[in-house]
Amino acid sequence: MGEIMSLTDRQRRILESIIKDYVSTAEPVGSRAVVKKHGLKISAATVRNEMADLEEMGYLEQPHTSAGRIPSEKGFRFYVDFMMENETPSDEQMVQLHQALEDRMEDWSDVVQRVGQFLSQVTNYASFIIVPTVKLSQFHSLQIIPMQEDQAIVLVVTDIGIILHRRITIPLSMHPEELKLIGDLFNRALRGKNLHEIKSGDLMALRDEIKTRRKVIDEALEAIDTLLDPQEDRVVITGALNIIKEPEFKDLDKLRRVLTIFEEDDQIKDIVPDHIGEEVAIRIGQENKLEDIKEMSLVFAGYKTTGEMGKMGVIGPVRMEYWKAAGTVESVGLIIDEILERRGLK
Amino acid sequence: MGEIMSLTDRQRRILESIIKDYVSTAEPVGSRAVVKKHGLKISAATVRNEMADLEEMGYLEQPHTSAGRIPSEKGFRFYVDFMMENETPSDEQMVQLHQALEDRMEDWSDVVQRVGQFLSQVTNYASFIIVPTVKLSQFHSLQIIPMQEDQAIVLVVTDIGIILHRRITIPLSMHPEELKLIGDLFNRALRGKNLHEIKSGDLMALRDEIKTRRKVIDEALEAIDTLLDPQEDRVVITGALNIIKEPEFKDLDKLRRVLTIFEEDDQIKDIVPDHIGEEVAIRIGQENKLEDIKEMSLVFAGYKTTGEMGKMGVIGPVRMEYWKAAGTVESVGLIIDEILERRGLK
DNA sequence: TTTAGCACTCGAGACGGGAGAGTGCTAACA
DNA sequence: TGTTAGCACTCTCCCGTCTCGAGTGCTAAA
Repeated sequence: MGEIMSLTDRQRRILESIIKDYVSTAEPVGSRAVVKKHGLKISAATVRNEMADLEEMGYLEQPHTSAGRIPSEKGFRFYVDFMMENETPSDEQMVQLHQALEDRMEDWSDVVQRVGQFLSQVTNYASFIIVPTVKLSQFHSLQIIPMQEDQAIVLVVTDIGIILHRRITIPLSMHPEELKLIGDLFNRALRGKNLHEIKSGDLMALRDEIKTRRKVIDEALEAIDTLLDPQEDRVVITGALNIIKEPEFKDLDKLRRVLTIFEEDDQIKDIVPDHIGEEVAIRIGQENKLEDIKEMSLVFAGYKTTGEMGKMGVIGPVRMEYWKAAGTVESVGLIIDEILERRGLK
Repeated sequence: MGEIMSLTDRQRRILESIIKDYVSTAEPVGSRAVVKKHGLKISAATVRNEMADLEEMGYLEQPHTSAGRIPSEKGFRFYVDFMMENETPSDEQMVQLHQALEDRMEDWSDVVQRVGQFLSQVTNYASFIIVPTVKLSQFHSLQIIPMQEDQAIVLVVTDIGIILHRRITIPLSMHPEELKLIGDLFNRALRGKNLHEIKSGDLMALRDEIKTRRKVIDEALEAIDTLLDPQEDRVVITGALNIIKEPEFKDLDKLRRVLTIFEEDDQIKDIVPDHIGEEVAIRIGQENKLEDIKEMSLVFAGYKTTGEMGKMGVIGPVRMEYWKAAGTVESVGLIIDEILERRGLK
């Protein structure tokens, strides 16, 4: 890591200039362009020398002899680690997001949807949000609501207000009062238990304990059982089509390869590292483990909900506006925390 | 409509041959190809004459002088109307779908997801399903479930077992029994009412009628009110990326234009005609009203749920396997009916 | 150490010619 | 009269060649 010192101030400025230019134009940057755009008081020839040095050190690359230079992944990494300042969304954008969320606070999946849209619209890259299933919340109460004829609904409420429901069949003869009694039975037995504890043992115990009205109880038990089945984490992907704007994917095959990543939710789950913190992290190109996205970059962060860790971020080309992506992910992280806080889900 | 008779049997066979060939290869079809593939016992020269006639009548087009012919939209229309036989999915495919749905029957949004996947996977085009909001179902019952401290959940159950919920704040002092009383009050007042009726008048009447415990009732009323807010129809799009396989979209700009249709759910709603029946309908290219999809074709059908009409279908290039698309949409329609029937939602 | 000058390299795009596929037309044939 | 073989014609696609220009690396002077 002595590398930090190994770049002179001038070299850093040149590197930055090339990165900014290349990110916005997607074209190799020549020595003339560097002096022009970045009003340095040195000549093109000097820049050329520095650029040759930077290339030798691995921070720049040359697509072919007579082209300008483009930043290497190592160059981006250096910039991200030691030079970059996050660019947070504008105030208007933040206000807009807050407003969009204000009405819809109640519906969590709607919130996720909108946050995803925000991420992808502000950054112009594809965004993903992985919502973990609530495994560890507590059982709060259960109700059995009779419907027409032989139908009833089993409702399980968790302590944080999540509601799971499933319909069951009951004997035609059964009286609502009886259902209520059975519900109370469950409530007494299960209140305050962890949902996964319930799944593992208590249901069976309960079944043995109660001998009457076996059929309804069996059905209710089975309903609860399936309700507690480990569900897949939900993945919401937004703005996947943003990447077709990027010139690096003008090649249709490449484009197709990348887009198929977004078709399968599971792929996204595999792409993001398992154990992550709440601070923004960046994976550039080859740094990614999976072959499929070695030509893409990832900017992501975790967010804490009930026990589990959620993940969200953006996926874009290596030639990415990391500063904006990182700033946006950072801001969104704060907002998510705020929302969860307000709903008492932390 | 005298047109039906105006094509000789041989001309029809040639038209069909060209359509089949063109749909699978995306290349103009020459006279030689027609004789070869479709083992007719006539010579290429004869076919050429017939093709010239078919072109004059508008069923075929020639991209340029020295190329083969491709079917015009009128040609496709003729084929679809008077010659086509639907090709339903294979038995294995149907069995697979049934199995995939078997476990997940309970979760409607999961069912929709899987059906959409089926549509797009079998046809290899993009699929859409528009799920109407349930406006007209009846109020069944309401429960107020106390949570920790000053929180409670208002639960509205409709007669077809749809559950809407929302959290409200209650006075700390309030006793669960009291909540139950309030709940019963609502139940007596509202049971059997149409939800949109409730929205329009009964809530206000109820509010006046009850003078005690005003705050909770107000909150509950407001919760119900927002729950009954007209929600947007839900749109599920699957397999949008299928279209990047189609050679007609090798042009990036064209591709982008088409893909953006799928980004906005509202666009899809506008694309599909408002009043449709349960039988499969087809819109070919220019027949579509909206500019954006005049280079695409639509194969769709309606399905009846509670009162409202849902819509689903596939979107693909004009050069589409209409027979397969129509057969698949048809089969899926039957399956949806079956599911809704079984859930008592018809 | 920096800069100006200059020959060199390489890709992008224009140009042109040849091959091939498919046609329309004409004349012979059943 | 409908069908077929033959043939000249047309147009696209592909491939090689050429030129242009941007950008470089190197050398020599400041």
